[in-house]
Amino acid sequence: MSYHHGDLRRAMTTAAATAVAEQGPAGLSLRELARRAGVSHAAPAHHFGDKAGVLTAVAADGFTQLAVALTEAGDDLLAAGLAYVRFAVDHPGHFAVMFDRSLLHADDAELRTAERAASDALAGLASDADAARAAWSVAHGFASLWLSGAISGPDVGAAAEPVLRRMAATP
Amino acid sequence: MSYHHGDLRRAMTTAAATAVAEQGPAGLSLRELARRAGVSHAAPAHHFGDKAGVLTAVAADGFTQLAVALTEAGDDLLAAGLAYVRFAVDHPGHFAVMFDRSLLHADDAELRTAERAASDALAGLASDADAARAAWSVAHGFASLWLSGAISGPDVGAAAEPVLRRMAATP
DNA sequence: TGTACATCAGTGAACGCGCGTTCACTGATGTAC
DNA sequence: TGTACATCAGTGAACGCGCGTTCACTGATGTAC
Repeated sequence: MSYHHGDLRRAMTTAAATAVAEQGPAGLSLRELARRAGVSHAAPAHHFGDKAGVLTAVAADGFTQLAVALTEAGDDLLAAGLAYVRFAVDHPGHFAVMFDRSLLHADDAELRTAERAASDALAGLASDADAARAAWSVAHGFASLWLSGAISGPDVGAAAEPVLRRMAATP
Repeated sequence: MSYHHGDLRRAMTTAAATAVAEQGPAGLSLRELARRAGVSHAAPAHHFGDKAGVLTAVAADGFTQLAVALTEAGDDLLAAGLAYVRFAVDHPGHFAVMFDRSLLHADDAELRTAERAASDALAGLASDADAARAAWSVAHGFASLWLSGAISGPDVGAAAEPVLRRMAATP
């Protein structure tokens, strides 16, 4: 590996997401992150300023990916709900960080843009605001409960589908 | 204040819940907790062993209170949903800790008993497992999104009611 | 009623550790001439 | 094509700090006699 890593920023957000998924946001230190990314202990601060800076970048990545996943579901509310749950389960590190403002620089421009993209994708799915909130709540709640172990089973999709269907079916 | 506090254990769980509500579980240290409770820095460890021990006690308190709130709602699913959301919003410190197993001693006897009580109260509300999961998911999701600031408004109850109603109405 | 003693909740000094931050530095890359 | 220089990503030693843990202790309470 050369002196200049080349894509260290990405390497560090990836390492951060993994670390958060394993130990929660509490456990993450800049020095541990540096160790995971195989880089000097001062490098993360050099790129991101502080821990909130790292997690803000992770959250922004997360919202961007979530927006893509929701958009791909078209206007099928059930498919979008399943995509939401699957995103959370497949990217637990991102998900853990995205909705915890106390960990983030909430006014970061990149983060706000990504949030907006996800929020627009979500709003486009339902006819009125309460329907959108209801769909969002079930998907978000199911994903959270699944990730915490409060709801479990052999397959997320199979467990989520009948639950989400109850909401998608409601006019 | 005498040498023996008398109810220091309760004073510390209360202080812990407040601290978690303010700064998240990540920010809590045993020493800070001791400062908040007005007690020597070694006292929390004396009572609880470690940080997870403190948070386990907080979570157990939370599940017990949640079970009471749900039971009081009788078999009215909408009322139970509103009670769930209100519990989360009124006790954000407890709520933040209750569903994060990485922070807790998951096999603590007191915790398991309290979890069981809440889980029983919840299961008693709905006719089948998927209906219970759906109701739980909406309430949990709405509460989480409200607490994170992703959904906001002048009044939680007014915002939650139409959302929860969509689920309660579904057969 | 009084004395002696066991118990245990809470203290406070001391420790070693991982942390974030600072700062002078190194060396790879790109650009000007 | 070759040389000089600016830039900036990343380094590594040093620092002070808050943390959890240990441990000998203090003093309030309850009980035995």
